[in-house]
Amino acid sequence: MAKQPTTSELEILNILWEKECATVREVFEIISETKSITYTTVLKLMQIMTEKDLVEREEQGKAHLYRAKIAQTETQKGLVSELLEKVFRGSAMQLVQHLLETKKTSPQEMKEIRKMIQKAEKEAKNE
Amino acid sequence: MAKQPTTSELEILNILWEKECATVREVFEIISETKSITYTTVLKLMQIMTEKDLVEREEQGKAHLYRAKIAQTETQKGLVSELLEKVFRGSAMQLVQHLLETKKTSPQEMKEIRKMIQKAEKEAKNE
DNA sequence: TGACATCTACGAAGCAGTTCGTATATCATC
DNA sequence: GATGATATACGAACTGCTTCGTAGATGTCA
Repeated sequence: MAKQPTTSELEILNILWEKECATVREVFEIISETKSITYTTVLKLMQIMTEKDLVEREEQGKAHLYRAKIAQTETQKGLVSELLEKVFRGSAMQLVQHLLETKKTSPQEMKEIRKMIQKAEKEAKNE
Repeated sequence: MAKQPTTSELEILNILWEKECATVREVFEIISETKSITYTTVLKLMQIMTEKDLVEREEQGKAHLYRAKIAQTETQKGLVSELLEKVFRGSAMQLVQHLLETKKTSPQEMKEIRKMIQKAEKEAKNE
């Protein structure tokens, strides 16, 4: 399995996944709304991420345009299964249980989760 | 929120939670079944964990007896909500969805998860 | 009591992630 | 073409985690 991105990298990836592509300045603007950080720090992070092949960049004019190179879904799956193993030793049920207790999950959301599971159960039967 | 334990610390905590209490040697024996590591490394980790107040120790005779000082449930909850925020921006549904896709969740386990959610839904109604 | 096994204490190295300062390149525009 | 704003490149410091070697304390038993 591929190595998981760090916390800072994930923060940047989240922005890139949402915006499709972005310059360092754009990423910097968004992050600095919630966090004190300098422009060059974000730049350096994104340069390192380029080396690691987490993102790719296109050199258009002065500023480079960055794009995520790893898929959001795959990354999320990887992080979930890591947590599942490390913290719950593989017990998906325990994970969900804590999830429901932790967050004040809205009734609406709960309903959706239940539907999703019922759908998954049905599909499992038909295979 | 309290700082989350690191990966190595969690590995040790899992053992202490299961065994109630243990010496460094016992922890070392268990970890070294699956991983190449020296005795003093485990010792050092557990000493640091003592400083951090993650575990406490009782000095009985030569070897110290260690015990987890933080609760398993609380730690698990903390780690889940951290993941929920960082990776899914708070969407519990997305997390569960990836969970079901990632792991080949057994039909039995799926059924249990569904029951758990239905129970949670019922309880939410009665409040 | 002396030798040996086993324990704790502790310093230090190595590595990865994060942060920032400074140097240098590039572009627009006057 | 000089100036200023804005970009990238890069080195370096700092921190925290992990790992291990060595030194010294402690208990056991012949």
